Order: sequence, then structure tokens, then C-alpha cells
Amino acid sequence: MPGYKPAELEAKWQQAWDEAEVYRTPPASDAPDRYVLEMLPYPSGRIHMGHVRVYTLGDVLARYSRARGYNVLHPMGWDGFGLPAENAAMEHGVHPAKWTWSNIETMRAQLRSMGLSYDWDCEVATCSPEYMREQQRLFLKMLNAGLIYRAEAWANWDPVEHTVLANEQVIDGRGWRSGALIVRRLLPQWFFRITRYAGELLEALDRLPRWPERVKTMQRNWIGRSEGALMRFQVVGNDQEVEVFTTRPDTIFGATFIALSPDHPLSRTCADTNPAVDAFIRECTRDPGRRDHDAAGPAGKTGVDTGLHVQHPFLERSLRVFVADYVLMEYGTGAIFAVPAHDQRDLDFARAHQLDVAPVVEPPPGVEHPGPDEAYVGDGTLVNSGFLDGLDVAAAKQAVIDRLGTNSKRSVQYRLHDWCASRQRYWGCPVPVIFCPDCGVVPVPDSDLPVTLPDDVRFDQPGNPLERHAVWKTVPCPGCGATAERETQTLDTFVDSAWYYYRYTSARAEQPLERAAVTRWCPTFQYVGGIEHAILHLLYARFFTRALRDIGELPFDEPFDGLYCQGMVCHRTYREPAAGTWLYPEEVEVTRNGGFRRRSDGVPVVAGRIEKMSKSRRNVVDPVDIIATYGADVARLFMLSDSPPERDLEWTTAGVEGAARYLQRIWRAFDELEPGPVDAVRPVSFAPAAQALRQATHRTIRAVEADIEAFRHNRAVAHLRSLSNAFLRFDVPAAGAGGAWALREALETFVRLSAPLIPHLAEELWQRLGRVGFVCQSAWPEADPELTTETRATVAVQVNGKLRGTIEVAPGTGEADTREAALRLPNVVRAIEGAEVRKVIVVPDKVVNVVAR
RNA sequence: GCGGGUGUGGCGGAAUUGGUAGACGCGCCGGACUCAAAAUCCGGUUCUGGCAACAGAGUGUCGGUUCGAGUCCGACCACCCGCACCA
Repeated sequence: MPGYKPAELEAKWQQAWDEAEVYRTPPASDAPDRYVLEMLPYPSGRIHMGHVRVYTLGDVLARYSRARGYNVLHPMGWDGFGLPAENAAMEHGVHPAKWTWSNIETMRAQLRSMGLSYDWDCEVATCSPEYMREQQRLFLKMLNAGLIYRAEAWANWDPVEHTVLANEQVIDGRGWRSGALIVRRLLPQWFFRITRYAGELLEALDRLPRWPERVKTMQRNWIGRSEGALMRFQVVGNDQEVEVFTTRPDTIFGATFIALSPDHPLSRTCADTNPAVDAFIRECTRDPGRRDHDAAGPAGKTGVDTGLHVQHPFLERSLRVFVADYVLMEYGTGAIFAVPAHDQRDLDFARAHQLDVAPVVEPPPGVEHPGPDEAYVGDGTLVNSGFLDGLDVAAAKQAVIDRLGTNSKRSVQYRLHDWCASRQRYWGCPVPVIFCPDCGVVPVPDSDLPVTLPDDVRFDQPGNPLERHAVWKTVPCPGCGATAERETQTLDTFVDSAWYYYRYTSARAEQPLERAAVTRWCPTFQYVGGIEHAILHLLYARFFTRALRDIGELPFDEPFDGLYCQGMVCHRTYREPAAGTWLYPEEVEVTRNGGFRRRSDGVPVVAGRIEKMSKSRRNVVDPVDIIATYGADVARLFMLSDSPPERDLEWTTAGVEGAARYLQRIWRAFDELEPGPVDAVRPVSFAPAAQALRQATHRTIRAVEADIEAFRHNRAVAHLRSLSNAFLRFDVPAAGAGGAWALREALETFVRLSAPLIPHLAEELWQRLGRVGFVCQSAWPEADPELTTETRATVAVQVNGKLRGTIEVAPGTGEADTREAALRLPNVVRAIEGAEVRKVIVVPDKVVNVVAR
């Protein structure tokens, strides 16, 4: 028998699977349906180890689910739009479409080489005209339903490139390409009304038990619900009002000033007549980075007096009105009443501007008063607060709201903003509307969809090529026929990925979603992906699901029943000390004494931290190389061994070689071992050694299925290795009665249990065992309860909690017998010699603890 | 600052959820095979003492609950991640 040659063997089985179409999504049947989904990749050009990890995890579940009798939908697609394609166009002169589609070709082939069990008939690319059409249809339906609106929003304007930048393209307040200082600019943009669902999105998190707690926490924080009150203040000397949101209405008697956001309408009004206010607002507008007062601290809080005053609702006093940079227009009403004694930010501002500090909450007895520059934010008793005196914080909040009557009301505010989903870019899904000078915003008629992108564009000048493309841009108004202009903004790629998983269920439909298909498979049983999408992508997907529900496309609320976030793939970093340049792992070798040196010239290399694989640090290993050298099964096995999936995994050569050695050993074992014939009748009795192997086999079934279902693949691998250790050391002639039969059972079971993890090798071994058909289509083995129950128990015997020995008993041995056997142990006798036995605790089948002194 | 997580041998990690700490593997040590090396196979491997039987210590630190704590409770330390002027 020739050696294990993964390249040949894997190509052979991949072809066989394709020809037999084994991964095609089955039609509905009596069997239950299960949708296994992994986050779709961005077609960057090559797969990386992160892809190998996440797609292996999903594939194991898909294959396991099929074996357990489910109809499985396991699709794959491409997040085709996005900025890198435009960057490639600018840098290399290649058209974004060409670049993207060729990357998709390459990466599809790479994913196929991993042996992933996808139904490629469901493949979806978000940059395809078909996907764009259906997305534009959904967009227009949502627009019609009032779930989308157009409003002015601040954007990052690069004055050199004359273009709008995404937040990630702004580095330290400067454009990433031009280096120019970025200016904030108001532009009309498109918004999804996600805030309409803020409360629902928050509450529903409690009903997602199969989501990681940390993801739910992040989403809760992001939505940021807070309960408080809206209160109105009269401006002294005119009829204007300032409305503020506060969570602490109880501290109203401690208010010493009012602060407005620079973007507040009243600030703007003041600026017209007050040069100092005007200058301050201009300063804030010019420098978007000034809001990130990370290191600045209290001194960083700047502001200016407007000269205005408002009337305190309960006192004869009036309060000065400031414009302050620490008040955000996007939250609440963009105005606050400031209580320096009980809010740190207000205190910082008050100290910087010599404003009064008036404590009104007395800490409870035993709680220390804070220092002069520390606000007290805890509970306590109200003082110096008129009718509130003596109340606690909660009661005072209620009393203030009651007393203010129509000038106040309870209010819930969210940190979450509406989703600004338009981008001033070329490579995205066009917003399907037309601006007509007479009719205004006109949706593109359904028969004209999709609005596709023009091919004849160039990226040799800055800005959005769609805006410069007169032919594409100029169209007759669908309503009145007048000359009109297309919207040149395109959609955020998060829109594309907010519903692609529904599209998979009816990927070729001539409508966005087919009701029967989507309700058959969705909500998704299990979604697997990176934690980096914990907030935005998953929140947008949850929002989209509700929006689609409300426009009648879906009958449920949540997209993903189960969510699993895998850890990162890391690698040690290496640096060449002289120039400090990063080195690729393949450029480095280990020296005799455990150090590192450069392979080419022997220069010593500094080993840095183990960090997430990234091109910039060059600590990357290319999956294509690994698969070529070791095979996909080795790569998959290594990904699953050792590290629990949610933790970071360190990629090491030693680890990969360990996985490769193991598969070699298995390969050889199947050569050398001599199992009984296929489908032989089970012997009536088994000699002890054969029986022991059978027990190991059946216990492994139990363990592996529990491990896979709980995403503990590292333990599943450990259990499989234990089983292989058992059959590797199994000697058929020495085992006695039933030995050969037990060995075949062990081997076949091993192959079936490991098939989800190492599908190619499993297929080959299955065939070698004389089985016809695919192991990937065979059923999961069933554990025999008689063989999984323990036949003897090892009882730990302790004296005063310290282990002194063990005894073997039959399971279920009574307390008295167990106690007696334990007390006979020589070591125990010695330990309690001369002491008085006070108590003997017996936990049957587990432990005996002798308490003596 | 707020929120969340993690901490166990030289290393990755197990521990049936309060009952024998270190499964499985990597590495290392010893042995077999070999002229030799690699590969492979066998044995050992938490630390300290002891030839051994065995004894003592041990799951970030300190304390508590318990017959018994890696696991529960309290305080702290370190590291990692997310959010961050959200009124």
C-alpha cells in the first residue's frame, strides 16, 4: 500500500463528490431542515488562515448535521463591493469589476481545495446585477414604507482629493492618501430608520440564548438605552426654549449652567450675533478630531459663554448658557443642564471656567465624600433642593417630573443613531432613485432595475466617477420625462451583507425572497463568524430582518438562532534587528539553542509577540502553501486540535507537523490492522480485551457528538485520538473472542466520527474498509447504552481531604461496603493511626473522605 | 472611566460543573531500530525530597464557605478585548 499522499487523494475525492453532487441542498422531506452558515468573505484575492478556521468550523457542523439526518443548507458567497477594489483600480489601473470577479474565481478554487461541503448552486455575489436588482427592489420597498429617508449628515471631506472619506480612511484627522486635514461637511445622505427598532433590538437580545454573552453585551452597549426626562427651559428675555434630556432630573437644584452642542440650532442662532460663539463653532467644525479628547481630560473641555440665560424652573435664579464641545448633538437634544457636583464632565467644565458647584445629593452614612475635583454620582439624600429635601434619588426624580407637569416628560433615549448607508463611491450598489427638478426624488421604476454601474470609468482622478459620468447620470425623469439626474451615491456594503443569507435560500429567484424557501430554512440554525462583526453587521442583519418583516417579506424577527464567534489565528512575529524590518515565517529558522536566525544569511532574528496574522507584520502563513504541502485534512485537523474554537489559535509549524504525523499514523494503521470482514454477524460474546475496545468505541461516539454540538472540537479531536490509541495497540489474536469484529467496529466508527473533520482521508479509509458509497453520506454511528455505562467505579479515598489511595468497586456499591473497603486500605490505616475517626463521608462511586483528628 | 473576558506543567489545553488536578497533544528526556542520521516504535515527563514505597507543595494573590474548592463567595493583581465626553 502506497503512503499517504494528500494532494492526489484529496483531488480524487473532491472530484467524486462533485460528480455525485453529494452536497446539493436536498428537497424538503420528512427529515428536519438545518441551515448552517458562515460569514461570507470579502474577495480580497486569496484566502487566509482566518477563512480556513471559520469555514472548517462551519463545515464540521454541516457534515455532522447531514450525518445526523438533517437536510442541510450550507451555502457560500461573496461580499463583492467595497473600497479595496477601487484602491486596486487606482493603484494598478484594473477595473474594480474585473479585479473583483477574478478574485472570486481564485478564492472559489482555494475554498474548493479545502474540501468544504458547499452547495455552490446557491452561490451569491453581492456585486452581481441579479443581487443588485433584488436589493434595489428591497430598498425601494423600504423607502416607500418610510424605513429609509434622506437627510443632511456630516461627512469627512478631503479638500485635496475632493472626495468624501470613510471613517477608517481618516487617520489622526487626516486623509489617508492625501494627508490633508479633513473637514466636516454636511451632505444629503440616505438613512435607514434603525432607531425605530432600538427598543425591540435591545429586548430581543434576551431571547437569543445561543448567542455569546459578550456579543449581546456589546450590542446592548451600542444601543445604549437610558431612561430619563426631557425638560424645557425658558430663555430669559425672549420666547425661545431650550429642551434638555437628563437622566438625573433629581439634581435640578444643583444645576449651575446650561450647555449646548456647537451643532445645536440655538448655538447657530447665537453665532449670527456673537463673534466669539461663531469662532468657537467654526473651530469645532474644522477639526473633527477635537472630539476625541482621549488624553486631553478635563482641560480638554472647551466652550464659550453665549450671554444668554434661561430661567431655573423652581428658583428665582437664571442659568448661564454655554456652547461646549463636550455636548453631542447626536445624543438626546444636544443640550444639557449641567450639575457639576454630580457629573464629572460638568465638573471638569465648571473648574475650567470657574463656574459654581452646588452639591444637592448627600452620600449615605459611611460613604465618603469625593474630593474637590470628583463628582459624586451615587445614591443619597437630596439637600438644598427645596421640595426635594430628604428624598432619595429615585423619589426625587419622580417628584421633579410630577411638579414640572407639561414642561417635562419621561423619556427614553438611545445611543444608537439611524444608519447612514450611502457612500460617495463607485464600487457599490447604486441607490435606485432619480432627482427630477420638478418631481423631486423619484424611484427608478421596477422595469428599469437593476441600476447597474457604468463600465467606462476611470480612477485617475479623485472623487466619485459616477458624478463625472454625464451619460450615466443624466436620465429622463420616469414621472414627467424632464431631464433628471441619477443619485450618484451607492450603498454601504453592510447593506449587501444585511440580507445575503436570505438570498441564499432562493438564490436565483426573480424576486428578492421566495417565501417558501426562506421559511423552510430560516432563521439560520447556526451562524459562524468573527467577533469583529459583533456589533455592526449583526445589528444591521437584525434590523433588516425586522424591516423585511414589516414590509411583508418575512414572518419572523431574528435572523440567527445560534451565533458562534471563533478566535483569531495568530503567529509569532519576527524582526531583523538592524533595519527592524518584519520577516515572514518561512524566512526564519530555529537555531540549535532555541533562538532564531534568517535562513538566507544566518543573521539573528528577534522574536516578537504572538499576534493576529497580518500582512503588515508579515506573520502570515498562506493556506494555499499549507494545503499543497500537507493537504487540506491536515490544515483542518490542526485548526480543530488543541485550541477551543472561541479562543485565539497560534499557528505553529510543529503543530501542523504533529497533525500531519497523526494522519500518517492512521494511514499506516489501516494498512497493518486486520479487522474482520464487512457486515459479519456480531459475535455472541466478547473476550475482556475486545469488550474493552467496544466500550472505548461507544464512549467515543458519545463524547464526540457532545463535543461537536458544543463547539468543543479540540476535545472531539482528543477523544478521537484516544480511540485511535486504543485500536493502534489492539492485538486481534491476543484479544480473544470477538477481537476482529470489535476492531472493525472501532475502525469504522473512527472513520465515521472523524469524517466531518478530515473528510478526504475518511472517505479513502471508508473505501479501504470495503464500504461502498460515501462516508459523507453515511449515518452517524449510534452509541450502545450498555457499552457506555461504566462497569466499575474508581473511588478516591481521602483522609481529611487528602488523597490516600483509590479502591475499585462495582457501580452502585452501597455506602457501608464502600466505607469498609476504604478503611481497609493500608495507606488509610496508616494515616488514621492514633487519631480518632470522627466522621466518614461516602459519596457512592466517587469518593470516601475520612475525617480524623 | 464604563462594560466584558481570561489567568491551570516548559507550551496548547483537559477536568463529567463541588468529589483522584494535569485527559489529548506539542516539546523534552531515556531506550529500540540504524554504520550514522532522519523517520518510526516503546517508555518516562507538575514541582521538591527519596533507590523506592511514600511524603510535602501545587490551578494569578490574599481571605472565606465546605468533610472536600481549579470549580462557590469576598477583596485584590496581571493581561486581553469592546465602548468611550451618550448627559
